Amino acid sequence: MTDSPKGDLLPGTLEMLILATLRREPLHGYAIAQRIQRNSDDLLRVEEGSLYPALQRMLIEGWVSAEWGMSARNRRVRIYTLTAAGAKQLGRETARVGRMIDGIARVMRPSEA
Amino acid sequence: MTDSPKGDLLPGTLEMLILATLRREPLHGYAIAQRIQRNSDDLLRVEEGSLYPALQRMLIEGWVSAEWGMSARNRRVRIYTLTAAGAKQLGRETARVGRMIDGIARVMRPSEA
DNA sequence: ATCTATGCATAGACAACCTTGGCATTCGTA
DNA sequence: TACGAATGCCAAGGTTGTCTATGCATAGAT
Repeated sequence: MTDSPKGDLLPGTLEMLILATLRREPLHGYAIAQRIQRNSDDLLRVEEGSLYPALQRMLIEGWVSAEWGMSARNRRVRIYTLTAAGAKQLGRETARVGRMIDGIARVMRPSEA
Repeated sequence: MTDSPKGDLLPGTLEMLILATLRREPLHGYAIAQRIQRNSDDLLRVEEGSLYPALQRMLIEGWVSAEWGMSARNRRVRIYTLTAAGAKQLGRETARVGRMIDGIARVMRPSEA
């Protein structure tokens, strides 16, 4: 992957991004990372060493389920599906992060401070 | 302080918020935390155990300078001032966080995913 | 044959935040 | 005059979450 545009994430937003990415359709891990990178227009990038541990945590929490399958490229893949609990969690996290970003915006605007 | 509305921050944004808060005028630590909480309409809250270590780091980096003084309530306080390097850093951080929030928004919007 | 992309996953390092606790002073109030 | 609440600074330790580095394996292209 040579180099890449470089762009980590804001800690505390990864699981929300994964859940949001799984809203439309189940995806395997590798594809999730690519979607996030592509959908963010290369602004965000998810490292595999962050992605898979996050998926493990979310499996344990019951926010996603997983099953083995085959990718379009004929490779063995683990496909993750958003659960009802995961959808609920997505709502909570979206609200939480939204509040924080709202708060950040208020502190940052020049009229304040 | 009884209870409080509860609301931590998005990790990776604290120093930016402090720098932004010092744009207008020098402030002492305790006042910085209160400003952020008040200016964010109680959406954000800075714990003292996060604030002071952050100020130490920023002193070392040269983004703020500090001197002892007296508060309006006649108390011994350490007053922090934004340096030129700090202003530059504020610009960089603002851009970085802005990009990430932009990226998050793109991933989260229903048309994507 | 070898390289690149695809794909899953773990271990360890590291940064940054929070919790807890400690210390000291001022001011209001009972 | 004693006491609590608010103001103020700071350190130690734990937790969490990310990244880096590494390992393994296979498909497809050159």
